[in-house]
Amino acid sequence: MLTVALLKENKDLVISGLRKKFVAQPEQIVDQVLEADSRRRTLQFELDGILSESNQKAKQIGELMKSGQKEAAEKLRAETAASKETSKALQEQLQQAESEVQALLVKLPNLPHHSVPEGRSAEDNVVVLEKGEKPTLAADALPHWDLIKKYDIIDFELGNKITGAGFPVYKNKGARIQRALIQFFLDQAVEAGYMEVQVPIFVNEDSAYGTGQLPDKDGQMYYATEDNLYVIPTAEVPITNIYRDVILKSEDLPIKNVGYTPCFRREAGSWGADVRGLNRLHQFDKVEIVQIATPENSYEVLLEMRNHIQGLLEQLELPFRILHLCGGDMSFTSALTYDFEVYSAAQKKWLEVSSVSNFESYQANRLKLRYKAEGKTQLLHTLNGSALALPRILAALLENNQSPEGIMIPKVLHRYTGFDKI
RNA sequence: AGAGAGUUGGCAGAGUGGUCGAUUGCGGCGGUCUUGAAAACCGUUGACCGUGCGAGCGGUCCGGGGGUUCGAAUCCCUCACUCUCUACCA
Repeated sequence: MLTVALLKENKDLVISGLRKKFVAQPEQIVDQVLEADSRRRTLQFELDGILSESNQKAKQIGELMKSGQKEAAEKLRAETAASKETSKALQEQLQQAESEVQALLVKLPNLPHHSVPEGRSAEDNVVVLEKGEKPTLAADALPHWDLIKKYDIIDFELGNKITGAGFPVYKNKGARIQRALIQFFLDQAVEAGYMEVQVPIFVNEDSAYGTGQLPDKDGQMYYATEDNLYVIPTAEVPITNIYRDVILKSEDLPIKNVGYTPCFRREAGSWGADVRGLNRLHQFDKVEIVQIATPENSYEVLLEMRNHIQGLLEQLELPFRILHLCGGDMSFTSALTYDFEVYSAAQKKWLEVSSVSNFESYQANRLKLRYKAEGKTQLLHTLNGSALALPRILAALLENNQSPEGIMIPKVLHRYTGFDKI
């Protein structure tokens, strides 16, 4: 969430940033926020005065009662009735103004970093790096949805039977390569200094709100009505919420956490084209890296995370490219996002396998995640990235590495899989 | 799931209607002493909102929300969570 102070002090900057993210009528919304906020301040000022008076009187009544001056106390008590009504009314108005500000702010996305390219859709994203060789496959090469049948390693029909579409069953070497990838990703992150955490995959409303899934992505998450819990769409939610309502010390920074979780997405509305096989699932596995950094070095940290992810793809010997997302294609909460895509040779398609973002203080403001510096408490910056999401990695590995002898497993995974081909 | 007991500052733990943002201890920070350290002693130690150039001043916060009262950490309602016993279970 953006801060009112930012809207007030850098109004033009905010408006042009919102425009870059294609927010409709940004100046109108900003003005509404500022109006509601100034109303809020006036009300607060009035209310404080009245409360101060009432506090004084209550004290006096107490003293008079104690010293036995009942009549004087009664007289004073009668006087309080009026101010009580006024303060109650003011309190309601104040609350109203506060929630107005809140409701408006919550609907504003984060501002894009100045380097973010202009553009409305994926076509406007800028390729910042392309690396690795696209394999030339035999004429009879199969897409992964055929390969998994041929080698009987992932069973969608079985998933349909047990749960429904988008919940596959991994079998045999399919299950084992999943486990190998998770283990490999976790080990790499731990080696890079991330602390491993294992977190709940159900979160409460406060947590879903804290990282910005609510109210923006309501309806995209599975929701357990009976207990009012959301099933996580990414480990970002529980991991980042570890630090909700926390004031960190400078020496604790940066915080580096990594966690593996299954992720659940309803993908309402997006079912249709481009969703065959492993390309889009309701449940998938992902290793997520999260960092919390000071505003001064969060962009350095973002690059460090980008390099970490790049290292994983290089070790897996997959051709990939990095995109600098344009304003229109970025997520609601992000200030700068790099997407990683791997090339899946049989589909002849780039598949998104990771997204690494700096949220600056947008999440931190909602989370009330702060630190003390030079005696002042101020908001931190949060960052996260997939390192990595499994299904599309697996799709690319299967397609790119198919051969008459079987599917060759990248060397780096052998010690995890215990086999070198499928 | 049933019965009962709880939730207070970084932690422990007092406080059952008035001067309580809250006794005290620990921890943290600063200082005295010391070659240095420990011990001892002294001081200090929350967040948020408003207002002011500023020192400051005012307001809110004792799990969340609501209520009673001139006045609530303290009484009432409600929700969440924790603990104990019973039941169940990996």
